[in-house]
Amino acid sequence: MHGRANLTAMRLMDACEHLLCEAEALEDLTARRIAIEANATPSAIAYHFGSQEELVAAVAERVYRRLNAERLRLLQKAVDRRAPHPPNLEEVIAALVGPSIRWSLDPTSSYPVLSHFTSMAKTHREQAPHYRRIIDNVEHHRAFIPHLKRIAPWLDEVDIGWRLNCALGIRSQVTRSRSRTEVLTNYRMNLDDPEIVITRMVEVIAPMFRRIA
Amino acid sequence: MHGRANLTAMRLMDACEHLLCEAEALEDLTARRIAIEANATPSAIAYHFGSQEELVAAVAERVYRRLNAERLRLLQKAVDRRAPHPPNLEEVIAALVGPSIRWSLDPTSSYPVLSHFTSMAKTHREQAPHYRRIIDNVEHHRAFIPHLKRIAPWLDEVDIGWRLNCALGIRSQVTRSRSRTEVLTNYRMNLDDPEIVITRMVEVIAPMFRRIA
DNA sequence: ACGGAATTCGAATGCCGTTCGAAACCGGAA
DNA sequence: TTCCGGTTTCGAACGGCATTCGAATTCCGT
Repeated sequence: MHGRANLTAMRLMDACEHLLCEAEALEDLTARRIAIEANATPSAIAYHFGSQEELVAAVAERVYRRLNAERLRLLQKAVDRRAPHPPNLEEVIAALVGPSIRWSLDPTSSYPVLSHFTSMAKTHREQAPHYRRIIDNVEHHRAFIPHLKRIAPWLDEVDIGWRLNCALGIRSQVTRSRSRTEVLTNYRMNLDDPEIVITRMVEVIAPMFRRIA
Repeated sequence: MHGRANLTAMRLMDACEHLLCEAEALEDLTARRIAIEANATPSAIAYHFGSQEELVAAVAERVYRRLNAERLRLLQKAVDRRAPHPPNLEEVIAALVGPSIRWSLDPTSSYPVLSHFTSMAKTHREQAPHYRRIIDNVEHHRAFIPHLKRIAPWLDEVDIGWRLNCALGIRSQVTRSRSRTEVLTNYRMNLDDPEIVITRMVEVIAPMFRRIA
């Protein structure tokens, strides 16, 4: 059947997700280890997913869907709270970057899957196009554009998208280059409390969308 | 001697740098290929550098040094132009992000070495601390802090460092997630002209350092 | 020209992802 | 119950990888 609804296929995905979360380095993730954790053999990976890389892609897509659902839920909440007026800028930004920040600081979350996955796209040539399709799936990001446009109507859509992209870059820097962030802020910012970090990020991102003086 | 001044050691570094620039994926970089390109054998890598990973680290450090020299040169130029007054904010930001942008768009530059190197830190467990020391070497970034503090004296050093870190995140997003940037801006921004991109980045980063209205 | 250190080499080792044919399993038809 | 086709699992390969190590070679001061 080569399907993914199979029981062992599910166990392989769970094992892969778990190992990706525990692993401090990508070299700790091997087909044999995944198979052992799932009570299966390496061949099962090839049978059900085609290759180890495709298994990882399937797992990453699953985690991405959870994160995006959370993001869009918060966006909707921000919109509903002020409807029919434009939503609050700070709340929209918090909806954009908040889930990533909270997940990255929650040791029980599957956020490591995503950060490992993006660096995997640079490692494997064959699956790179497929990987990039998942990483660059910005449909859920584009959902923010119309609402930001209502907040900052003096910016055109390109400007909005560009600022959105910059906000995502800041998000990545904070979630993925923690040690660099620590050093630059002289270890004097509390980077363990997600709400503090989100507030600090909003403080920096919001001015991008304000009318210039 | 196990030194790095050796001729073959130099040839190995050059070959490694060249392959890292050409390679579209990290799996294209193998010890055997490096050795062949340098007219040597894989064992030579172990002899001169200890391992392939350490060779890559040495190469990355060399490229980093070039980039940082360029950055600090531009910073100094910005400072000198306005001395004894504080330098121009836009010019300082351009000195910070400009070299990365120009290199990343210049096909003859060694910028791919750096982007590959950072994703390598996530792949290898053993060398991760050593890799991170190179990546997190922010001494050259800290050189920007006192000048930014003169420009925005109402921000304390933590605020400055935090905004510097955010600016670097935007830089990484633009240089390393080009396709995402393209999609979010509807392919309507010219991302091939470094000067246009730098102007757009300054436009977004500068407000972070302006006094809130 | 010699001798010891520095360097290069090539074979061997163990791990990796993947392939493939054979075995096992399963559910419906006889 | 017996049989049978398709589905799934398994284990033994295969080639490629980085690395190790002892032997061979080169280099250089004496």
